[in-house]
Amino acid sequence: MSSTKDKILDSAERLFAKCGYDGASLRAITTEAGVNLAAVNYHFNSKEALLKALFSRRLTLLNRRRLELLDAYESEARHAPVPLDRLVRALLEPMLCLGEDGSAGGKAFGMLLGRMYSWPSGPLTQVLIEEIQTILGRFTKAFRRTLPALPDQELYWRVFFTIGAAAHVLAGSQLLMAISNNVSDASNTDAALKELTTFVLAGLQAAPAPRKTKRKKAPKTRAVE
Amino acid sequence: MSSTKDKILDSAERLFAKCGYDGASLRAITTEAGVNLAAVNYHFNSKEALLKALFSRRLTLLNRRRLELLDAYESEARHAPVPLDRLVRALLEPMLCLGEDGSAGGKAFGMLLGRMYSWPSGPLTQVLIEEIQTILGRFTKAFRRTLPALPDQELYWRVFFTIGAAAHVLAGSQLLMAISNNVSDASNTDAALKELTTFVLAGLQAAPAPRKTKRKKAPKTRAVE
DNA sequence: GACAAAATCATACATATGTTCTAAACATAC
DNA sequence: GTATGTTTAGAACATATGTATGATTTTGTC
Repeated sequence: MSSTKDKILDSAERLFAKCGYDGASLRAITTEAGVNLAAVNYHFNSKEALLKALFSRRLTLLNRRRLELLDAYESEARHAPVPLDRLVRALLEPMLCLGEDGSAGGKAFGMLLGRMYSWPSGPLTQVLIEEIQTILGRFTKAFRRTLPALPDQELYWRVFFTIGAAAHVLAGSQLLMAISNNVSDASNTDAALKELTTFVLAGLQAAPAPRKTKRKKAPKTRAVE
Repeated sequence: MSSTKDKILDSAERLFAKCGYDGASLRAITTEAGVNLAAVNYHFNSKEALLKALFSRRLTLLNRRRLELLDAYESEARHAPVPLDRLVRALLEPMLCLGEDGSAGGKAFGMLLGRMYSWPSGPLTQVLIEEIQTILGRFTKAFRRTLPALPDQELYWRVFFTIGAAAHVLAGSQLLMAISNNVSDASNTDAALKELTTFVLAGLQAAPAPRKTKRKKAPKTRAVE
C-alpha cells in the first residue's frame, strides 16, 4: 500500500505526461489518485513544487544510473578511451529504459521528460539544466577522449542532437506510426534503443563539418504567395 | 496595417510558443494583439480552432517549400537517385529556416512547432499527422531510391530521429547552452543546419543495425534503493 | 486510555478561463 | 441618405482553477 504522497506523485506523472502541466488540474490528479484535493498542498506546497519534486525523484536516479554505467565502462576499458558505443549506451539506455523493470522510473515519466525538454521557459528549465550539469562534465570528458579529432563545438551540437532524438522517442509522439504506416512503434524500447544507437553512433563519428565553406544556397524556387 | 485576424494569429503564435497552449490565455493573446477579446471567437470559433488555423497557415507553406526543393533536386538529378544530402536539405532546411527572411514563418512558429511534435494528445496531433502525410510519400520514395540497402523499418526510424533532432533544435531549449557552457547557440540557424546535416547524413548512411543479435545486457550495477 | 502530532477531509475563496450576448461602429451598395 | 452585411466593443456567464482554512480523523507514544 503506497502512501498518499506517492499516489499523488504517480498520478501527477501520468496526467502531466498526458495533458501537460497546465492541462492537468490538481483536481484531476487528486481524483485519479483517490486522495483529497488539499493533500497536494499539504505534502508539497504548490502545484509547481509538485512538478519539481516529481522530477527530482526520477532524475536523480536516472543520472546516477548513467554515471554507474559510465564507471563500469571506464574500468572495463582500463585507462584507454571508452568505446563510443559504450558511451552512447551509458547516456541513452537509462533514458530509454525508463519504465522498465527495476529502472526506477515510470513509463509516464519518460514521456513527460521527453516533452519537458522542449519546454523552453517552464518552471522546470532550471531543474533540468542542473541535473544535466551533474553528468555532463564526466560525459564530455569521456567523449573528448574517445573522439579526439572532433572540435568541442561540434561535440556539443552532436550530444544535443542525440538527446533531442532520444527525447523525441520518449515523448512517444504518434509521428513514427504515421511515418511508418503503423508498422513501427516508438514504445518498443528494445527496437528504439537499437535503432537510435546505430543512428547516433554514426552521427557522432561523422567527419567534422567543413569549416570555412559558406553554406550553398538552396535553389531559389518560385516565391510563394 | 495588418488585419485583426492576422494580429491575433501573430500574437497567438508568440504566446503559444512561449507559454504553451493551455498556458496562453485568450485574454493575454488579445491584449498583446491590441484587439478585443471577443474577436477571437468571432474570426475563429474557439481557442482550439485558432491553434489549428495558425498551424495550417504555416505548415502548408512549409511543406510546399519542401516539395519544391525536392522537385528541384530531382530534376537536377535527372532520373538518377537524388543525393542524400539533397534529400536531407529538402527535408530540414525549410524547417530550420522558419523565421528567416522570406520563408513565410515566424520565429515563434518554429519554436511552437518543435514543441508540438512532442505533444502526444493535443488537438494538433491530427493536423500534424495529416500535414506530414502530404510530403511523406514523396520523401520516403526518394529515400528508398537513394538508400536501397536500408530496410524500410530502419528508414522510418531514422527519418523519425532526424525530425526529432530538428524539432529539438527548433524548440530552442536552453539545453544546448547548458551543454556547451553558453558558447553554442541553437538560434544560430546556419550553424544548426550545418551541424545537423552532418550529423543526420552520417546517421542515415549507417550500416543497418545487426538483425538477430540479442541486445547485450548492460552490466548490472548495484541496484539503487 | 490520554495526549499530541500528523494526516485527511469538506468546504470556501478569490481569481482566471473560454465562451456568449447585445449593442455600437464601420463599410459598401443602391 | 438609407439599408445591409460585416466587424468591433464591452459586459456578462458559467465554470474551472490553485490555494487556504478549520474541523475531523488517524497515528504514534507515554
